[in-house]
Amino acid sequence: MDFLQQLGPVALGSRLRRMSEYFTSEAAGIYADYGLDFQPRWYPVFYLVAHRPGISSNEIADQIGHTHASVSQIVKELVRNGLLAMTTDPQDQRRRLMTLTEQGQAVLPQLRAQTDDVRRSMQALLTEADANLWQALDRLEGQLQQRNLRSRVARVRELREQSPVQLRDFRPGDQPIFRQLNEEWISTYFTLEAADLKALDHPEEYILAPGGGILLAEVNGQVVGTCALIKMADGGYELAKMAVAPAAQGQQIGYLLGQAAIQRARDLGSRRVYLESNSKLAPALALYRKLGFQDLAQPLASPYARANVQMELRLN
Amino acid sequence: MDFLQQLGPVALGSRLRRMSEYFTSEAAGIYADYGLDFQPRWYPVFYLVAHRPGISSNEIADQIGHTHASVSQIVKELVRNGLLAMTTDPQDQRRRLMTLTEQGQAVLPQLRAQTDDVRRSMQALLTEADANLWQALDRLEGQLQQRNLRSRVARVRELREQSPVQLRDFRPGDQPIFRQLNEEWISTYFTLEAADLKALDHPEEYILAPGGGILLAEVNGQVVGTCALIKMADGGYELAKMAVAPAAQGQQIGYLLGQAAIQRARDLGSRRVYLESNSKLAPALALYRKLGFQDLAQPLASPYARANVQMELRLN
DNA sequence: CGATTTTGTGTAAGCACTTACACAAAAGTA
DNA sequence: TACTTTTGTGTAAGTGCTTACACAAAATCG
Repeated sequence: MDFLQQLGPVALGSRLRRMSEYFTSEAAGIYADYGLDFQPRWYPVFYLVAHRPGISSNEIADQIGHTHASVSQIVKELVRNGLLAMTTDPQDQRRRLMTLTEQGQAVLPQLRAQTDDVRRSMQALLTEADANLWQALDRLEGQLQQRNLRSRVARVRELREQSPVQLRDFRPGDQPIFRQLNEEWISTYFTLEAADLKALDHPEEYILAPGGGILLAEVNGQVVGTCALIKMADGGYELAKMAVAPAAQGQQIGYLLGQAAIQRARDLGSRRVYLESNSKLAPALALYRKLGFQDLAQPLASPYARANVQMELRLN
Repeated sequence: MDFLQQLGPVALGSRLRRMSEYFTSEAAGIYADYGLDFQPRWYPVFYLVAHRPGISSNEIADQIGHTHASVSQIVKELVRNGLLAMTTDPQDQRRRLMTLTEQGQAVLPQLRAQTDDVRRSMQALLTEADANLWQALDRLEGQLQQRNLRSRVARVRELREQSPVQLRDFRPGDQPIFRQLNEEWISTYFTLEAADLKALDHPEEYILAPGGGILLAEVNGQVVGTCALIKMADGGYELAKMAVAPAAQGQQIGYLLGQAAIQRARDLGSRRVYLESNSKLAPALALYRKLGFQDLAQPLASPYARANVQMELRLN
């Protein structure tokens, strides 16, 4: 379930559904406890008819927010169980008017007592949980009414696609540019080491195959930035090979790559992202801090001579 | 939908279900927008297999919180659509191991881009709505895990039933005690008026038939308190005929009756409860204030000579 | 080591709704 | 007045899960 914390609509939908099922089944149990031969789904219809005798099918559907088909089915069951009576409206032969039968009237006080107990419990529950679920749902519904999720996503997509900077995964053939961009900056400050060459010359073998990932940033179809996630022995990921072409700097490309990499690590089920850097690289360190990384107290062993700063970011 | 604000588990369950359906249908639309021939329900399974190739059916079910039956069905569809491949574990012939097909691998980057856009939208949505739905659900689940709704309701019921004071609806035959209790206090402070006699002698005709209600409080099977809701022309209710036997006073009976009456008014779909009283009756006025009633600025016409205080309570 | 229990998976049917379709009664229109 | 459209309701089938049942492979046990 962990990896679904991503808050996709599917995940949220699924969770709401399960919650809904929980309440439905609890409701059934509660009715049983009160010795009522009464289906939870009847409740809204029955209650509405009790309070507004002579109401029609369609009105009920409107009021309780179901479709008329649903109401039609529930009414059928209620009639079959002798709780509801249905008559045709003499003024309008299409309309069916509902009233409680005597048996229905007899059930009402019990239902009221039960409803009252349940209401109290629910109120206590929600107060206790300090979970203003009802209000949260209200707000969410309000927002969605103003603009639905689909068009919200469409807007986000448009923004992403209009952006001059496009992120994508490493594809076969990207190795030369991947190497070039990294070699460029490393050799500016340091000298290439053996560990560098292994990863830069054979990224698919040393980074992707063990379960890592490489993200590239493109501007006008030109790769101008790279960033890799290397799987670590403890299940975490190391953020490495972060490089942005000098000409493309100042466009937040490093930040975008970093964010995407962190999200990818989350997707891959990791709880932490680790990285190594050097105190000489002030702008890089500032970027890592902005991404949420914090200095690591106890240093780990590193294959890189230039690594004198270690940071990590804990996820969730 | 109004009258369902009562927060019964049915109402909440129903609402969660509708929300869930909304997200599911939006998700379907979003997939369509991205040109993906992909069912929303596949998402958790597909994504999990993408990140943990070689995972088995049961493990998937555990991880995503569905039943194995559900996973089995989804996997069947994914295989039929060429996105997933299934092999039998050579070590354990019962287990089916899942991997993405090439076609599945090809879909992955598109799915990733889409997921990312959706995630951003959802985050923005929830932030914007300031609706911490996810957290609210967490808390609620936590509370329910500690003690389920059913037993919570059982406890509330027990408390109610153990209480010496029992509330119930007016039944045929209650008229004499209803009249007696009211006559008792009225004649202590005032004199009975014509309007009193009508309602006290024929409560079913003047109170119940027009759509009102009468609640009685019993102690040891003895009716010791009364309270009525009288339907007003504007759709509101008047709280009236509130009487508690002198011997039974000091047990919060008036408060319990008042609360129950207010709740009943709410159930009946009213947005306000009105009442009339007299400034001489300090304890009664204090009770009404405790129940949430507020003095009415503009006086209404009243059939009662003794009415010199008018209050109302707005619901919701 | 055969018998029993457990585990992993699949299939069928159910649930509480929905959408899609059907059809007659009422309302609007020419 | 005959017509088309709209409205109110009912039925069938679909949805995305669930529970219930079935069955073979593996694990456990006397």
